[in-house]
Amino acid sequence: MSATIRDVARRAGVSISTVSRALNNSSPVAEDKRRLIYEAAEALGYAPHPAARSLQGKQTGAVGVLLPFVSGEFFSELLNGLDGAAQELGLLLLISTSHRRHDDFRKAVGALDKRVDGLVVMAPELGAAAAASLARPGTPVVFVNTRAEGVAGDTVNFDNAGGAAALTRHLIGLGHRRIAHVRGREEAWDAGERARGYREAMAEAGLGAEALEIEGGYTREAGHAAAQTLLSLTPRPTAVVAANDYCALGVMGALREAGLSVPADVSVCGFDGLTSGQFTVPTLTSVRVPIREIGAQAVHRLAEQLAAPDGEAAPRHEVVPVTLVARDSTSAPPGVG
Amino acid sequence: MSATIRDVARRAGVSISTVSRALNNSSPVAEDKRRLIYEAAEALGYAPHPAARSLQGKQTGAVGVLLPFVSGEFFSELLNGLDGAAQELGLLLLISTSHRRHDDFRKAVGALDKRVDGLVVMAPELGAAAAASLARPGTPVVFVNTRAEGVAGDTVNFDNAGGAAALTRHLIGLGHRRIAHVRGREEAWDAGERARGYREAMAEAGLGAEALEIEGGYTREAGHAAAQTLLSLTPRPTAVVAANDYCALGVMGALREAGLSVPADVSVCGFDGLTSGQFTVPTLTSVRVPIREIGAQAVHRLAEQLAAPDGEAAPRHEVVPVTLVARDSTSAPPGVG
DNA sequence: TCCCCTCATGAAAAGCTTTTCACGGCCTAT
DNA sequence: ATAGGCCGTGAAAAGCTTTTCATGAGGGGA
Repeated sequence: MSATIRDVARRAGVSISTVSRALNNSSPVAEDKRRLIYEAAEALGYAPHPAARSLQGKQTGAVGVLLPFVSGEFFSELLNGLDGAAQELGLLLLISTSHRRHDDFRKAVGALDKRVDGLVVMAPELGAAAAASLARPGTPVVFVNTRAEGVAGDTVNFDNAGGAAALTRHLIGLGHRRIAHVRGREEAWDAGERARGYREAMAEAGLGAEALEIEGGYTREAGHAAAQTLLSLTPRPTAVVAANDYCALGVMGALREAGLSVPADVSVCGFDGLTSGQFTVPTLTSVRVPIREIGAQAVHRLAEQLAAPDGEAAPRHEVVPVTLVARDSTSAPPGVG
Repeated sequence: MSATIRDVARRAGVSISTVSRALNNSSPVAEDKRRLIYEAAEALGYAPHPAARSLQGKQTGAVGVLLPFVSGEFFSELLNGLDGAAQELGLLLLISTSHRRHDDFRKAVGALDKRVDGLVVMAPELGAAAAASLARPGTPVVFVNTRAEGVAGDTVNFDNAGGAAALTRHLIGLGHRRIAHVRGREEAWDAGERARGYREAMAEAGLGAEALEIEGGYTREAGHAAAQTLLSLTPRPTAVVAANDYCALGVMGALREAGLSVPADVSVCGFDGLTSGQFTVPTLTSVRVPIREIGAQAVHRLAEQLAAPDGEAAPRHEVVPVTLVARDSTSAPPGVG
């Protein structure tokens, strides 16, 4: 059995109230007793029981993280950011994944209830409005890459539309006109934003009529499948803006299998700017998203909310800029330059 | 404020003891009251306060996960396995990473103390003996990919040595004799095992004198750097067993930059069998490790320990087999076949 | 010199659950 | 018919902390 506050009190010859006060600095304690108490606590290896503390109404010292799924680099980077910030702030991370459907999500929120001081939620497919209705009112929440207008809770998003637009403009600048977009799932807000950015950039260049969206997804398999549709088109697009890097990899694989060369025959670009993209052949043009920083930022935001004097500060909505990284998978279209 | 057991008791017209008994099935309750209690609990949306429960001495319903770091597919797969099993069993996952050094690890264990019912620990660099000394005695632990002889706690490892040996034999079978091994960090137990497997396979084929180990690591960068050493050798090895898939990718990149072709000039193989390996050019020969299953298995093992009647069952040490996956990055050496 | 105020401290309550203990009622067996 | 046993139930304790309330002593001002 580990030591309790009673043991410390007994050893230091004071009451438990005094021990609590000394250890938490919650009200002044005579210097000599304070030293005695610290020594006793040290000697006994005393650490307050987290359950007792949180039962009493104090904070739990943990934050819940809800993710739709976990796969690949994107999430390991995000987790790195979350965990780094959490350790920095002395918080624990309670992670629950695979929540795409409403009821799964609700169940997960229920399981986390009273165990965490706040939530970091990434739920592009559910949307913040729905998500917010699930958390008990008053629970501090930070949404990541999730639409969250009119919701009590901060958001840390990145510029999905702007990134897709930048990629599209990059391709247009290289001389492409028939540019297709393999988009992410219909339900996902971020995928919709990227599609919007693509459309806007096309329209802005007077290519609105050329715009072509193909249903795809965020996985290599989805990209591979979508590329089949792409290959069946005449005239074939000369460039593809893929939903994300993994999708782009799938597209490139399918093109290669079809005997086409990237970028000589078709230019391909991704989204997210994963490290992988530097090591593919050809290296992948993409949009770098500072995923790790976003994760860290989300936790810091949550910590600010927790520290705030309960009065609800206005929710802060942050949009992190992304940067175009032009690499070898994009070039001028065949027959140009 | 959410409902407490008192509210349920009041509403159902019984005492809190009876409510607790009915809801936990801990002792028989008259059928009519039971129904009343369930209805009241449902109506009030009652859920027992986890802190009160765990304070009382009951379980916390959470498991702690300690990882050395988080990067890439390996960890997202592991996390998938852990989380899937945890949800299946109604457990929560408390995750803490970046623990390579002893004191970091100890601090993390301390932070998790009393918050979790058990630990899943992956600490190939620390070793179980050290790790075990840190957890309070009696804490159920399952070690993953960690040496854990003579330690109270199950282990779920995979066959590091066997996998490396299989890869080496595969290369020998193709006709290679000068086979190098870019090994993982000295401190890491799993890297040592892989090196051992490599050495044994070489010795077994009478090639002990040819064995050549180069210090590397588990990252692309480490592989890239190690390849420089490799390239400076005369005669140059015709094949490389890399520490893992990422390392292999780094090696391949460096070889390509040096104007060499894989596998025509040099054969390269990895370890882990990540999905990425199917999409590289050339596709990567590797050893498939069922990472997700290992994660799930670890949680299940932990759950078994938690359910066990406290009397310590003998620790179970499991070694999951791995399977060679021969793809395009390995072929006969130049000048043969 | 006396009173009031402040400051440090201890006792006790609150927070919520599970579990032990005690008790009354009913059934069964002698 | 009565005693013993079992079953369902309520009261109360335990688990550990923080915080409020009360109290005592000491110091400063009138």
